Amino acid sequence: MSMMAYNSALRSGERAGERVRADAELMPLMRLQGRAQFVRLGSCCALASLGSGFVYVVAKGVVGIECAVASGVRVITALLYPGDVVVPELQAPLPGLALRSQRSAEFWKITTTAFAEESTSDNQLWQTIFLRLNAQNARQQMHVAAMSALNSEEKVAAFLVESGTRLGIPSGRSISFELPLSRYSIADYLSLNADTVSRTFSALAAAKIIERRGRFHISVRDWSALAAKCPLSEAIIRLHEAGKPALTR
Amino acid sequence: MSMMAYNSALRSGERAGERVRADAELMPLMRLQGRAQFVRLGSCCALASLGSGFVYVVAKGVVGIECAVASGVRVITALLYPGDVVVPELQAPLPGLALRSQRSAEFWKITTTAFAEESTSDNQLWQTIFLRLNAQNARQQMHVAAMSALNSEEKVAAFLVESGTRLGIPSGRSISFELPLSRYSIADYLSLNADTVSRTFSALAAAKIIERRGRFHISVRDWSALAAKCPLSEAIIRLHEAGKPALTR
DNA sequence: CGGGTGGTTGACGCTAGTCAAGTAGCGTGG
DNA sequence: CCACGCTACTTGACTAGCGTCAACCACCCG
Repeated sequence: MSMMAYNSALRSGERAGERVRADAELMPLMRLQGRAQFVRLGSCCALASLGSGFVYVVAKGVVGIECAVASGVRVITALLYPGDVVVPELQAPLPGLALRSQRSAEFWKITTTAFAEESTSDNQLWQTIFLRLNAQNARQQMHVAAMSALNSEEKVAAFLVESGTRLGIPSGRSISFELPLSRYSIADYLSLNADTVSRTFSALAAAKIIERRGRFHISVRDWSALAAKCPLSEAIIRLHEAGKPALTR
Repeated sequence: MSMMAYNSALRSGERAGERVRADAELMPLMRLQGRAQFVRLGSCCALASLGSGFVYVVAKGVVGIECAVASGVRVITALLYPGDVVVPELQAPLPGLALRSQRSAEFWKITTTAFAEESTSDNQLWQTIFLRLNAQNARQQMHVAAMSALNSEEKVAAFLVESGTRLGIPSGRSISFELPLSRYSIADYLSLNADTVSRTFSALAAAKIIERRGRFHISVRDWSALAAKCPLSEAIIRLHEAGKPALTR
């Protein structure tokens, strides 16, 4: 049943490129899918109060882990991509922890016991999960470095480099992709203000480095100029390119 | 041999309280110690170019993972405590990655192959390492939230709450401890300026919340007032109190 | 006891946040 | 299918918090 749901989800995928990638990412985790409940999040939906006793695997889309530090102050501490594993019990005890996707996303929701059964019986799967968690750790580390050392323009460039590396599709001389987050969410992810993010986008557009069509569509016209805007670009590209294919081989 | 070194290291520990704690933290990892090379870092020493092919376990002290984002810009992305495991291959590809301790610290350096042998043959050990890495992940997550949402005063309070929870020893009405980092390193950890950190310390001292004796010694005279300065205090205390004893049971 | 480094403190400037007004994309209903 | 309205986004003017720079101080070493 869940297999059917998964296949139909694949059929409804927006682009062939993305479809194949997500698929490859999930291959080593397929065992888990049979034990999973299928959860679909529409645009801008939150999966709050992550029931403990469950493990979540991202199947499709880009998902933010967010928390509410004070009233009105939201922080997106990390972005999750297909194949990422979330164990609520092992997260930091932050108030209002939730998973949220701006665009649509899909999860597998698995009971902790089923998860433990499958992973202990299959050493390969266990290895995959272990590497996955470490990759998420490395991304957190990168994000701390970016948030600490970069100014607003560099942060926005870092985000575009990350998104472009993950989601970008070459079209002509440009690299195009759909932004996985709204301006406000980008701001929460970069610890900036939405106004500042907007201003920086406008500046990049004025410099002919990016082009905007609609709210979510971005074309990077000059990738090397974008990468040059941020001292961590090289590291980010390595992290996000290496993070994906490492698991499919 | 390494056992003797370890025991003598324990004997030279500064305080009984810390000694016991560190010991308890390391118990589940004892198997690894027999295969380890013992590395001692003096004050303000760096362990750069972490040879790949090795795994490091923190045995004593507090250690920062630092990187150099641009020339002259150093970031400490995380603090490591006894029992924490560092696998250089699984870190983010950041330039100039190194481990540094301000005060003295000790490591076990283990070849990856020996580490794999021990951990695959002992399920208990493997579980411990898995939980350890997850705890480090949760701390990174907390740190992202803190760096994103807090202002300078709140950040410094967060740091003192973290250090106090980890290292603090009640003495009379106060809680005293040695700061594990210099002002400059605290600044790099909190993504602040050393001047700003110093100013904030002075403000807390003027408000009679803390008392300073020497450069590294801190007494928190009013713990609840300190905790009230930062909206994440409760979460930080839970994270750092829970992170430790969970492994000793 | 003196030099040096690390820490403290003040004055000033810049970056990014705040507030407010205006615009445009996108979904809804006619 | 088009018009309308809501909300997200954009953009400008202003402000505040933190970084920068410079001078001074104090701890710690020899």
